[in-house]
Amino acid sequence: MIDHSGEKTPPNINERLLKPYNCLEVEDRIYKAWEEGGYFNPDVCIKDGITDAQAEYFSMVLPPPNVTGSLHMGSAFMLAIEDVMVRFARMRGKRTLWIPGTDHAAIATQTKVEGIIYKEEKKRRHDLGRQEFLKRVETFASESHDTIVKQIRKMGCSIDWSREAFTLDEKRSLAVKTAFKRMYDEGLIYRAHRIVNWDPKGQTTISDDELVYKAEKTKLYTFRYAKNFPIAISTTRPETKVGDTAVAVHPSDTRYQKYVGKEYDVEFAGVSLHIKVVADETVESTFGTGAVGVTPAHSQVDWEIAERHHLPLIPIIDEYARMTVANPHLNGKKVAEARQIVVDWLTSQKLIEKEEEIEHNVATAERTGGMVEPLPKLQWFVNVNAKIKNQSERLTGIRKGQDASLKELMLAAVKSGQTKIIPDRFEKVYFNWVENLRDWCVSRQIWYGHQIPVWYKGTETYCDIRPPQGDGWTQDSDTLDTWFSSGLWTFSTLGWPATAETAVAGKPGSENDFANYHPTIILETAYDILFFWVARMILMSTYLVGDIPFKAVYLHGIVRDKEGRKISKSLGNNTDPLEVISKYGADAMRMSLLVGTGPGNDSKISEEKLKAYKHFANKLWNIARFVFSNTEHIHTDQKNLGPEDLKKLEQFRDFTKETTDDLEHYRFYLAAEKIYHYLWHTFADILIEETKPLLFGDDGAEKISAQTVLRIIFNDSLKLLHPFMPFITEEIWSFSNTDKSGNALHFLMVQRWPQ
RNA sequence: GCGCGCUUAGCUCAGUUGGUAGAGCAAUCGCUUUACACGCGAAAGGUCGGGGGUUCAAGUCCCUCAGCGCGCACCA
Repeated sequence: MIDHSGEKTPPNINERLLKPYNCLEVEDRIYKAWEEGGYFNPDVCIKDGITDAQAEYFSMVLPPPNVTGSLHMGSAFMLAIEDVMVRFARMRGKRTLWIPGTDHAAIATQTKVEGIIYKEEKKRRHDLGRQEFLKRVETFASESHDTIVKQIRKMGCSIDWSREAFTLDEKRSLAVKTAFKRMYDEGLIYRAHRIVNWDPKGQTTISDDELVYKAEKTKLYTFRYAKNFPIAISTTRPETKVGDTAVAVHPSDTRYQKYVGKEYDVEFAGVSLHIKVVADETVESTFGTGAVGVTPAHSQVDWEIAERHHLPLIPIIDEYARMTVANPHLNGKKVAEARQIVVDWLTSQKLIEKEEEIEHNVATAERTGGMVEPLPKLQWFVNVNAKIKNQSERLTGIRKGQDASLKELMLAAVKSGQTKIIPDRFEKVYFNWVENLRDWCVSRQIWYGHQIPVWYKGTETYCDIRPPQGDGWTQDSDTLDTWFSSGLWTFSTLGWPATAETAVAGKPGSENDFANYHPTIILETAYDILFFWVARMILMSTYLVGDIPFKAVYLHGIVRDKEGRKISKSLGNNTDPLEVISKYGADAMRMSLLVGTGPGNDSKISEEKLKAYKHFANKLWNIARFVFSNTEHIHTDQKNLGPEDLKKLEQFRDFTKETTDDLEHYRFYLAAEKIYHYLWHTFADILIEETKPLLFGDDGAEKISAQTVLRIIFNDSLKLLHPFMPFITEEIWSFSNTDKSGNALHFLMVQRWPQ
């Protein structure tokens, strides 16, 4: 089945091995053969008697790549690690399932397509309308999908394509709606007027985690609203002061105690303000003048102060980051212009007491790069602090019937050890994030994504999986944060909600996936999406299915360029994995990404490393040529081994154990290097060299023994190397394990891992 | 401000539980030796960031200092 050359004559081992190794031809041919063999699908493995139906399971979801274009080296790194895990598990006889899929990546994809349309047609999404715009996005997404899927195949991933999913397909939509309704009915999802992070460039809200803070030098102005105002305040944003309704000071600040509770009317930059002086614990008396101008409508902390002191709020900035104030000189101006106008006014009035350069962090939107404005808006939130009754017995940290918040569920999953994070230092990072988590704003004003399953008619609100009966209902136009749908990924890909309750464990077939493969064994992903994704999956899974989503999380680092910089489009330093593969082969690329790259550590790609493992592939090819041409009629029977060779075999068994142990403990980076080192510097340099005199000599028994040990060790070495370099090992394997017409008897990928 | 990571051969980096340092590339010398010049053999190269401690023994554990990087918070 491996040989698809179409020739009727059996291929002569030496003939094919005598040609140099052609990774491109071999890799494409082998992947095709694997797919036709069907063993990426555990059901087929069971059906063909390769895997025991009762065997322990290994399941993992592919972190769905965003359909925003193509894969980068980071994705290639991820795919390499994951395929090693999967192939190792499969060879150990486990029922092994790896589920592919892609992520619609709402904001990222929409932003990308908006950019393309604007560049090519000078049109914005509103010029096209929701329907036409979505059509464009879907076309783009589908093209990206095809590219990505092709890349995953090129990498050699042994993933079950028959179960491929998409975060925005019909089944996942049902999962999203079901999840939303459950949370809505239980009061965990609510709609409220709050200060949110508004991205004027992307015209949407974003969550706290989608903020990127950039350090910037800016001026800190110290001034009074008016000459007769008793307290001077400091701010970096004078333009927002036209929205102030209070000045806050620390309660124990003796300088200002006499003013607390007093109210003042002032004319500030052409706007009438009514300012109350309040005392609040959160004010730092050592910063600036120790007094804060409170702008409740445009600052999260000020909003909170305003709530505590029942202060009114005055919105003065709109969705386009323009001023909306009574003063016609300011009205309609962008915030930056408004700042200058206010500063000029302050200067002319001689109200400025101090101007100093300070460095502070400016919030920008992760995807669009735009400056984020805190604005008061009516949005949907997930309440992470509300207590709900835990219905499950499967959570170690929390009893059935016990009240727990989503936050507590998230903490318990990891604190109890039910879910382990590798490397464990990230557990601390995780706890810190969860403990400080605020309600999650899940509504977005973009068009691409899951529309919120809520309908309005007058003052009525309706939430369900299906639209309400009757006329006059309008669906909420917002869509959900993309991480809401990816948070469901570990079980939405296994059939939840349709079959979760009806699935039968032990019965093969995708309709029973939830019973057979959940919780997944491991989740492998980059550490930079620990909060975005890993934490959200734990939230969704513990709440919705009452179980952890995975038993372990393996976090890999970021692949950087030669200079150690993050890969980014603006730097133009992204290397296309397909280009690398066509130059060095997928096997060599996998090895160079894997060797020496431990969990949680960043790595660099280098031409030298790629070259080194391409050389290794060639070396292996030559080893195979030597072994096969010198052991042609050998049966691998241990009885033929003399005492010296038995000792060599024993040493190899020790090495096998060590490698197995490394892989079981996720030390892929070590295992890869060791097997490389073993094959080259022990097997080739020592074993082969030592046996050469015997192989070319006459002694029958010793010669047979030498031939036999070479063959046994080489065959098993191929198995050990297979997870790392699947293509070349499979190709070499096929030479020695073929039937009379040259077809491979069994794929190496389903051989049993050596003991 | 809090936390984390890194600092090992000229360069890029490994070093899993503490037992007198490894890889790739580069550089030196010698080999067209019948598996492989994408190779083979040989030699060379490191006070494992500084200081202190624990230990029979530390790159590996503890303390401390320095440089670089990252995350979180603050960001009036």
